[in-house]
Amino acid sequence: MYIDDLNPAQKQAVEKTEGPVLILAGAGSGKTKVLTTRIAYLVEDKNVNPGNILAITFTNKAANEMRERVENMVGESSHDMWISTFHSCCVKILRKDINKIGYNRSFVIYDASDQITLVKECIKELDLNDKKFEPKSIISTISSAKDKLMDPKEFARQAGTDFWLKTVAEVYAIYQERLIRSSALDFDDLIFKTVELLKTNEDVLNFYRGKFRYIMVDEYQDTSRAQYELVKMLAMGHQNICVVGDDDQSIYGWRGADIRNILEFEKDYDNVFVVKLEQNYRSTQIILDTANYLIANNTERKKKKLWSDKKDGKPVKVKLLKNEVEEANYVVNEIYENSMETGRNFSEYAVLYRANAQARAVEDALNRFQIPYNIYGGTKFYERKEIKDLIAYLRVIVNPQDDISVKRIINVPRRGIGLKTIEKLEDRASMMKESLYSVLLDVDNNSDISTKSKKGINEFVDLIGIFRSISDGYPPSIMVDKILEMTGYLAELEAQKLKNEKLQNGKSEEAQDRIDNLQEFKSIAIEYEKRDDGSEEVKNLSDFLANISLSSDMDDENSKEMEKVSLMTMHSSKGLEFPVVFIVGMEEKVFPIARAISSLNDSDIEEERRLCYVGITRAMRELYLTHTASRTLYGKTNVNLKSRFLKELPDDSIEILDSTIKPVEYAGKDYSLLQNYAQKYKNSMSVNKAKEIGARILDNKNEIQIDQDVDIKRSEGKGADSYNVESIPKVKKGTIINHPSFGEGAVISKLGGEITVAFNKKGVKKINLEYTTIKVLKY
DNA sequence: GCATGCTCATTTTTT
DNA sequence: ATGAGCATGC
Repeated sequence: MYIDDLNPAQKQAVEKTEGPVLILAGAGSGKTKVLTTRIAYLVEDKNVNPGNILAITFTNKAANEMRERVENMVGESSHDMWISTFHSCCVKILRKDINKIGYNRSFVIYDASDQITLVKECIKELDLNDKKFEPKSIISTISSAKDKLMDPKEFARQAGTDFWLKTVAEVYAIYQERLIRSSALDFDDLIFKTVELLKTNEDVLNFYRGKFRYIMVDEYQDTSRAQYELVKMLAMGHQNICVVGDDDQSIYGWRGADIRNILEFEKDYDNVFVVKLEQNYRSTQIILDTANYLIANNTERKKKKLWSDKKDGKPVKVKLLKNEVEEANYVVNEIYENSMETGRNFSEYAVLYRANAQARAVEDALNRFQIPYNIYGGTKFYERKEIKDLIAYLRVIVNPQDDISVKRIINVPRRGIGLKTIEKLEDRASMMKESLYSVLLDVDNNSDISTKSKKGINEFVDLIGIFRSISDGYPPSIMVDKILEMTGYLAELEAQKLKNEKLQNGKSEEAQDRIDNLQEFKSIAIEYEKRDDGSEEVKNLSDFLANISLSSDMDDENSKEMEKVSLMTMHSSKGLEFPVVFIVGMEEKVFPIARAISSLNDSDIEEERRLCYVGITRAMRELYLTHTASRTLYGKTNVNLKSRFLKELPDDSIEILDSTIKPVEYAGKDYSLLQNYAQKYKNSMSVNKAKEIGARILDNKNEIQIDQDVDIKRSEGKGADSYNVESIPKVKKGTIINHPSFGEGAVISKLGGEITVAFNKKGVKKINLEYTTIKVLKY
């Protein structure tokens, strides 16, 4: 039986099936194994009806993995369980009963960009100063209100006299009204409205309370107030609630996760059985020591200490490089050499960073070395223009009340309907409190609209009408075909492709990419139609749409199989593991990020520290932490101090590698190394490629030589890690410098970290050297 | 109605 | 550095 594979703590967690259970599962402690075994145990040993089991995760990936593992243990009966994410669980509940709280059951789900569009319209409607009221911050405010189950009224009440909050409350009210009118829910609504449904409909609540007799929640430290409330409502009564989480890995506070949910679980439920899973099966002890020592600096946490029986292990390597280019070269060079020595596959390496913008340098280096990689994050497939257009068509077919989508496609491809016309139509719609589409249907009786526009509008309405009339009879993939053909969307792309081919302006590829993406979308639809997820449900368009709204690129299984190095943020790395991990950018203002440092709230630094903990605990056997003397990020060059987190690591588990910065030599060495690689590398790059790479490195070298004049050196008197402005003592009155944006100029005076410079073109300016890297042209 | 240039901000992100 | 959003001009 599976249970025999478990360690004592894991076994306890599995066998305690009744009553509230809190499993504090450290990184790599086998929590998925515990959860899946627990489910199998419930069914096979406790004879629990599979239909009585609800297991909730945060990501599709986690849900899929769990579903698969449970199915392997208990077979087909797993199909009767609900193993899903919070959001898709809520969609299922809402599809059935949302009409009881005044929504249409064929609602659509608005994503982040739909939210922005909608909020912008609200801002316009209220005629607000959009400098002061940015859509983004309004949305995040509304979102966090919803996470706390605050409706517009409650929000307004709590806003009190604060002008900004009061105004946001107005926006929130209109925003919510518009969502309802469009039969649309945003992601936060999925949870919020489910709670509302259960709160206001006792029969529905009782149905699900009766159904879900055993509830398990994964990643409990990431739950929001609303999710907490939802779980609590369902678990009230039988109290068979088992939550699994790790407060040390709570890294989503900024998006509404409330760490108190896990810290106070024992207060919220009676007689909680607490299990700590502290044996780690992933990493060497030395890596765990490093992680434990770091995280001990946090105050708000449940004490636990990970241990491993992998007593061997290499120390964690810490390396200082000159700048992000050198850093990336170093990392990639190490990956290359390590793979040569150990025979490891490239997929066994990961490079982690704090912000996506840091990926560029690493990518460049990997390209130079011709090492294949996968980068996570960046433009998402479903956010591409052509895909959004297509989805908008599908949504309008399901739900013509969806104004945002109607507006998106009413003139795509062009039907001669201009902005002015759309404005008129919108005004009419809001005046009559009707949907845009119903105004379109009635356009012939609208004297404001020109004949030309009317023609276009009728064309559009007729098309949608046809699509709607046939959509019940065809699967989503066929509807995709029909849309692309009948609207002329595909034809337009083909025409663009041809036109640009003739012009040879390189844009024909773009059109072809779009066509390929649309094809890819169709494949996704076909795959969805073929999918056997155990449910008997008909694969209709609205379920398909919900499905894609709730899934992301990260769920794609195909991409990770390849022999590629992984590049991702530490956030995205949660839940993953790699034999060799590099964390780059271990510098103040990069990691911890500047905003956390300047934040008045200590908890922001603690969250950064937890993120660092997550990063470190991804590593199975080898871990590298790198930092640089100077870094260009967001177009600005900064001289950063070494991250405080590096100083919080235990001396005896880290090895500080030789860090003398000798950039020119380094580049020279690199060049020779690369020539070697050209001969050694198994993909055997061509002679020309090797030459090209050599040339680029030489270019680099030139840059470095110029850079070197800036003379960033360790300032001897100030301890080993200061690289600040005082280390540029040579800059004095009369020094000719080059500023990245002001150009050339002569230094007039110098006071501490600030110099006054007369620029040739921009006049006299004061430059704070703490924030700017200048190049010295002549002393 | 569309292309082109300028200004601006810029964490993390799943659902 | 870069891309998105917006204003301007054809």
